[in-house]
Amino acid sequence: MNKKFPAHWLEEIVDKISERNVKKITLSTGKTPSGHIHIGILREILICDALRRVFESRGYKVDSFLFMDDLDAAKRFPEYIEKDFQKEHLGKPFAYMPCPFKECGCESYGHHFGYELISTFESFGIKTKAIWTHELYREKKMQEKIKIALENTDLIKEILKKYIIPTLDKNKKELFLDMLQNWMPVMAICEKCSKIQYRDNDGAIKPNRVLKYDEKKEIVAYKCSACGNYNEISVYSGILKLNWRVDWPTKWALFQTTCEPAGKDHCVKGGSYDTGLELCQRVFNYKGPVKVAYEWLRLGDRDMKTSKGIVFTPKKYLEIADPELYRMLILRTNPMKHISLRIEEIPQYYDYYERMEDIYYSSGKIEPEEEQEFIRYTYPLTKIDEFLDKKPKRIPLKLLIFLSQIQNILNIEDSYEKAKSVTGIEDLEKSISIKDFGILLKRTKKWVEEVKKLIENETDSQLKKSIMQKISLFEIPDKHDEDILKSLDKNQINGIKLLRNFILENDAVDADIIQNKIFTIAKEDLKMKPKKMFEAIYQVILGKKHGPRLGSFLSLLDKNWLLERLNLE
RNA sequence: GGGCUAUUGGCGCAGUCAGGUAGCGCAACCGGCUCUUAACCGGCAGGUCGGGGGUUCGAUUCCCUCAUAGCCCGCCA
Repeated sequence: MNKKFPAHWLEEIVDKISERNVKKITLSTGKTPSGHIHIGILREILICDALRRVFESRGYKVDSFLFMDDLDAAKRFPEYIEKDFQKEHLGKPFAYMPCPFKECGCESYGHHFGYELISTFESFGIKTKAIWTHELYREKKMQEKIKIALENTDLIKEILKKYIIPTLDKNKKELFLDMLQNWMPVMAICEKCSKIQYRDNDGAIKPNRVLKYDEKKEIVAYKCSACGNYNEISVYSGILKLNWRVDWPTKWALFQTTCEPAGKDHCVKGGSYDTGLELCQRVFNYKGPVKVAYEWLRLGDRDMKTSKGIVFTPKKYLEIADPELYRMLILRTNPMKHISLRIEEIPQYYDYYERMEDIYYSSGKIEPEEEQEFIRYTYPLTKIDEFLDKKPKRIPLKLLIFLSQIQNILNIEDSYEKAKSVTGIEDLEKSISIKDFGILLKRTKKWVEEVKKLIENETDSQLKKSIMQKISLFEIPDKHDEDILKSLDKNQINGIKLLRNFILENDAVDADIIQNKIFTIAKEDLKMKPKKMFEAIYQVILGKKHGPRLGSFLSLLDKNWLLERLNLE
């Protein structure tokens, strides 16, 4: 008998989780809010969200958490943060410094950027609960774990050595062993200056590591490496923080995490995921989560780097494209593969998505069986809201691109009517309200602007050309350009006059009829080359010699506006 | 040094895990709508699937090896 292979890579993870035979599934993800959080993080969050949906549909109770690690120290800041602010707050946890934008008035730096991400979840159809690390560390249950870690310092050291030493060369190995001598897994946030670490003049980072631990009194001593403050404080003081490699498994144990995806940097041999799992098992007596490694998401051909200002946030994405497309992009791609998010390829994503819908809603078996199964599995997971019995009605993206570029001369209501007549969807209101349509147009317009920027910044002329060929870009200037009008010859001006009269005399004008009329005017009435006639019309409307196919273009424009524009008197 | 991924027509990518006639989009080319065009439509063409070896009746797919590119292993996911 043939073994049944899963239709989708997600199902392999599902199997691993199911094998654990637990009643309640806990999924988690984490991120440090050190600046604008870019869209790459949604890869792990969406993998979890898809898992959540699968397990919920099978009757499991599922908890999904996002740990917002705002107790991590600021080692450096992104360039868009003011220098004075950087100087003042370097070394503090992100929860302990104010919002860097004065007018904003939110409660902390960490909150500002963390919330920027969290606020997009609803639009992406993500259901997860944010847990702010600074709040978690104030809870007794977390503080109990800190105690356990302190009591197991030697065991923790042993495990860290086991994993980390093989990855180090001789020099680094000595430094590492030296560092471990007086090492403890806990750091303190200074009561005086709020810093948790200090960057020395030589660039070395010195954390406020706990110096000693009195198990009976449950007290630790620390000395702030930034301001020199020394104190002995309770394990329950709420200003202690576990070292990163220990912090992670502690959360796993505390929340009994069943599965947590992690970027490939953490998943490398000897990395924090491996040490975390063993720490979790031996120190906290919990098996640890199912490990899911994933590759970076890149923006075009570049890595997104907060420090280099290549930041593309989920919020920004929502301004220009459909969140379902993003879910699709993540969920169709095996987690270990690179994804290059290309703004200019959004029409292709759109095409693929429509194809998915076609296959999902078709009963026939035209496609290979595997592909059908894959799509039947994936498509519902990409939806933001519940999905329909019938294939949803869509306005072709090309039409939206077109309409979005003539918004300065055609209002929303008329655009809506045009869309209705062009697509032939009579009951458009049922699936896309005029309000939704407005949102679609606005989003498309933003996208068009982004693509224009991309083209401007592209230095490779070949690439530039190929992007331009894919997308019909134009702009309708508010007024005639006087120089252009002067450049037109008598024939061209007469031609436009004749065309204008034709439009004036005919009520509803069909795209093909207009197209034909232009040729007739040029060839028969005026004995000129049609090309000259076309150019003249483009010049008057767009200020350029080229543009979209004229018949359909003119028929989409508002008649009164067109008559006014063609009036050269 | 260790690891991950990629290499498929001009360009961007599917397909590879589960071996059995190589796909999509764009571009190109030809044609249609009395019409050079970019909301169109139809058609045609284009690839020894990075190189080499192996397994197999059969390999883009599995194994080995080499090459090239990108990334990770310093708290950027």
